[in-house]
Amino acid sequence: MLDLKELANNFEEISDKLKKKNIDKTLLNSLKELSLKLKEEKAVLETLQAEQNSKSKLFPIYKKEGKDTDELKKELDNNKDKITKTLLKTRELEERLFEIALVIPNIPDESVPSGESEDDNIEIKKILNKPVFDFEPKEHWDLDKKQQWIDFERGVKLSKSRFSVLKGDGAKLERALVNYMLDFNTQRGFCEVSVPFITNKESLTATGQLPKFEDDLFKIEGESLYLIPTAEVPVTNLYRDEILKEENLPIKLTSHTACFRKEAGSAGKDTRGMIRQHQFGKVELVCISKPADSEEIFNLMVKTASDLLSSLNLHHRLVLLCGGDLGFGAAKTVDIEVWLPGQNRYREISSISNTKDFQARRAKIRYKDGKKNRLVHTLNGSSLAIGRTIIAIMENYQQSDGRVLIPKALEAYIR
RNA sequence: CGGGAGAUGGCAGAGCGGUUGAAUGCACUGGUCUUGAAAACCAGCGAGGGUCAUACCUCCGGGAGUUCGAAUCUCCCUCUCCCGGCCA
Repeated sequence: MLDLKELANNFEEISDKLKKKNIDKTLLNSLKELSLKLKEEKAVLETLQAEQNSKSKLFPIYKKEGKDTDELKKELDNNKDKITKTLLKTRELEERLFEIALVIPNIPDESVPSGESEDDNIEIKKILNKPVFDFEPKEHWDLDKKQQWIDFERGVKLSKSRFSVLKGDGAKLERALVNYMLDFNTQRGFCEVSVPFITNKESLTATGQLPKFEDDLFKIEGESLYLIPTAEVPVTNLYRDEILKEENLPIKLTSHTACFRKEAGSAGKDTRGMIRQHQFGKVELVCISKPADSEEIFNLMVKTASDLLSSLNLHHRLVLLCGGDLGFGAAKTVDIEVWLPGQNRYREISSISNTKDFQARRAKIRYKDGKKNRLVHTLNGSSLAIGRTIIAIMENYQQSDGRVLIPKALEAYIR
């Protein structure tokens, strides 16, 4: 959520910055007007409440003195009506205010390039080299005809399209990757946590998936619970409504979860293969830091995910997202795209974001800075999406006879 | 899913419908004492809003109500704990 005080004070600056995200200035303006109006109305309300409070305290005094309280009571009854009316007004304003405030995205960081779509993203650097093949490399679904790791048909039978089943060495590879990634991250100082795959509305609102993106979530019928679209939701919400000790920051966590997405807006996209599924495994990094440290932590997270790919000897590149391609809560995002020789293109395998205080304000995650409570910065990033890593291994480690080798780093993890 | 108990500040735990945002203990912070530490003693110590700073307002699981006045009374919901059933 935006800092409404900031919005009122630096309206032009903030609305300029939000142009990168195509936010209507009139919407921002109504938000500003509402917050000012609410402040005004609240002042009226509080004056009335103060009067009610102080005069109510006269009752025991009057009684002790044997004075008549009828006049006082009449006055206060009257005042109470006013309070009720004003209270209703402020509540209505508040409701309208939050309705808007909760669907306005984060302000892009200074370093974010302007642009409309992924075509305007900026490649930061390439890491390692593309593998060289003396034959035509195949895509993962072709390779799977020999490997028989992925059972697409039966996944559909069990659930629906965009579900699949891993079996044999495919299933083992998935398990090996999870362990390998968690171990890798633990060695880099991230603490492993295991969290619920179902969270409530409050949690999803705090991290920004709700109210705006309800259509992308699987909801549990009859409950206000949802399947998580990413571990970012439960792991960040671990600290919702908490005031952290300064000396415990930064908090660095890693977690493996299944992720569930309806993929509502991507009909027809990536329908072939295992690139885009309703359920996929992911090992996530989540950090909570003091504002001054978040840029450094961000770079550390990018480095961790990139090194992980390098340790599997997979060529990839880092891409800085432009304003138009930035997610709802992110102030800054670096995507890591792995090279897929079969598809002959780079595909996103990790996305690392600094949301700064955007989620922290919604989630009320603060830390004690001396005497004052200040909002923390929250960051999240994948390291990595498991399914896409399997695809990357298949396509990059394929042999001319259609077999797929296992990366050296994983040998100890597959038995 | 059935029966019972409960929900108060970081934790523990008081709290007759009226100067109670809340006793007390622990923890924590500052000070005195000490070569230093411990102990002892003194002081401070919930959150959000508001203000230059005060005032002031809101919050005792959440919501609705009674009242001039609610942490305290009524109703609904949620959650937790204990007993039983079911079950990884």
